[in-house]
Amino acid sequence: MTELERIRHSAAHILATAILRVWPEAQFAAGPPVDTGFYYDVDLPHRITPEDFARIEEEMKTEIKANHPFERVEISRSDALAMAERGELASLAPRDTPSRFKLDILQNIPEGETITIYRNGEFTDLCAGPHVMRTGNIGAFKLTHVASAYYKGDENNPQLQRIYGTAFKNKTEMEKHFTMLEEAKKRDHRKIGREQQLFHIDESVGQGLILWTPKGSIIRQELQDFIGGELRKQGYSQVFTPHIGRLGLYQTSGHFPYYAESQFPPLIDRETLAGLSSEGCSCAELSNRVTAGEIDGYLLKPMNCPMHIKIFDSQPRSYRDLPVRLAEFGTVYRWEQSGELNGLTRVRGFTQDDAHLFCTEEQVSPEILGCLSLVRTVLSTLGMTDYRVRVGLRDPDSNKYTGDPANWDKAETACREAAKTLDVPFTEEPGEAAFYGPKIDFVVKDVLGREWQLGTVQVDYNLPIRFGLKYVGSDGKSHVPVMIHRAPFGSMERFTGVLIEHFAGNFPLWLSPEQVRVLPINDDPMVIEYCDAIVASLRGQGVRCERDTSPDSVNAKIAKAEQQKVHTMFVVGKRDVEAGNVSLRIHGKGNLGAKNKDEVMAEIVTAIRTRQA
RNA sequence: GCCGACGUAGCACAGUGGUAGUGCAAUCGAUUCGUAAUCGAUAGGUCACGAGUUCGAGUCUCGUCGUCGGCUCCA
Repeated sequence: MTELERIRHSAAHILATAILRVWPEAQFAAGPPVDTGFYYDVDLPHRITPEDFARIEEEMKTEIKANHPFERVEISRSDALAMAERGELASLAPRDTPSRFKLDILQNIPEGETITIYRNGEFTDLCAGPHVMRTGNIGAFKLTHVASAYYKGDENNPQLQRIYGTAFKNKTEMEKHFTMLEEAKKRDHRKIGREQQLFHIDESVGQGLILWTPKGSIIRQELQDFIGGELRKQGYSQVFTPHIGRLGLYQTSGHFPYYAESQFPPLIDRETLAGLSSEGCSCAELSNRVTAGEIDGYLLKPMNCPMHIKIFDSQPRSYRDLPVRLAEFGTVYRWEQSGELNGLTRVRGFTQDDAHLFCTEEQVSPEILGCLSLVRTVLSTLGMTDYRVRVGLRDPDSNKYTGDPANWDKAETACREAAKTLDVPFTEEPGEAAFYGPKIDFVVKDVLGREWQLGTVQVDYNLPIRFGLKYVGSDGKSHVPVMIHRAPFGSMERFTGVLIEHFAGNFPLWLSPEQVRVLPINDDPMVIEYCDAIVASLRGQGVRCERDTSPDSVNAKIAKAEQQKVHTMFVVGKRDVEAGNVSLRIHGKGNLGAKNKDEVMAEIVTAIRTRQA
């Protein structure tokens, strides 16, 4: 534990001390340090609100001022259990009711492990430690918000109140933290998305359904063109598939009814519905019969793989054809829980930059490497270096994974070996695999520190078997191909959301919705004519360019262009016209002075074509 | 989905039971300017939606929808 973590963990104990002074009946569960501070989970009939914070913080200050030492005591299991029974753990004094969460935690500590309690002042808690020496070592703290959490993270357990706070060595450090947080919030893609009119979510359209406005659509289109070019280099074939497919397809793949609760409900045709209704079929019956496969219907596609599988399977394949790489910007729909929806990063309809590679077993490793190199090209072009790599493996204790364990072993080994070739540290995480296979994920954090999975590469021995895919090998016999699912962006929505925050809305030239704005200093016909010629020339070369036609002052025109984060500005007055120049200004870099207009335009065209950062 | 907070003009916000407000944006008019906001005027609202309490509700109560923060989930 780092010093900061010790401070925060100790602050959690002081928080509990303070809460108990006000509400002695409080029952505490867990109170660890976290990335940005600490929390303590508490069960209490009184609902703690931010209005209570001042009072709790007062009590915390008193405890810190008292400068009690944190005292570590090793005790026997039986003594600990007895203390918990008397309500003495996470408490100031013995109580009528046992410390029930502490009792539960104690019972789950393996035999033979040392059990310790920590004391500060009157407060005693079951705790492995470590802590700071004295309560006075906490230089600065603040309660931040209150939320709720299920006990042990299990939604079948009761919900506890989770009080969040943060603590630092001193006030200066804490103020720095809050300033940084304020700055981070300014980059929030939801805020920038509205300010820059990049996208819109309209409640009459539906939760989690994105309307891409013109400016956001430009960014998305540029990203698609970028990746499309890379795919051609790597020998992919573009395909298009519909947004809905018959239920049977997803029954074969295993997505229905297994994932029914995270899908939009099936579409049943009108005649079937009318027939069932005249038979007096209830909704529950209908649902059961659809699930049982007795009634056919269509599903809004939750993923693209089954359709790509059918394209692969639409003709006989030889080992000479492999690998077959089918790519599509495929839009899928998932019924995410309403509380999970978030701007562009968690939505109900999204477009994956999807592809499925069908290959022989020998081709798996090189193909995974090809996919990984694509992801890295994408991330490095965009200057995104702050990500982590996660190898998702099956959870040995779960039965949600389908297929032969031997194949799982092969697939997991392939992923692990491929991840090693990235010169980036990665973590192996059991339980993070897809139900059909292990995967390599690229994960980034948003401005609020929440992690989002972007690029992913998944190895799948199972769906080809479920769909009975085959190819003729060099031995003349039939073989089952292996499938690789991969999406370097993950989804256009989430990636764009993360990208907005990455650039704080200041996109590089090639991605900028408005690349160049020409600002005439006055409306002298000579100046306007010159400006219009520049606009026409740039547009002719595919540059997104506008002339400011407002009657505003030059200063106002510049201010507006800067606020709208227009990448490049040409300020043009009589002096420029006479010299064949433009006064170049780049967003965030200020006035760069007069330059020859043809040279500047040529530089811009090149910078766009080479996707210069 | 669960717990909590919130929902007032395009945006940011004020309005603690008694006539719906401010700034920016918008529109109109004037201004023609050399690197971050020229001046003036006008317009814009079923205070999310629905019910209730009250002589009277943006304000209090309940329900619905939505947003935000967590939790759970994320093929």
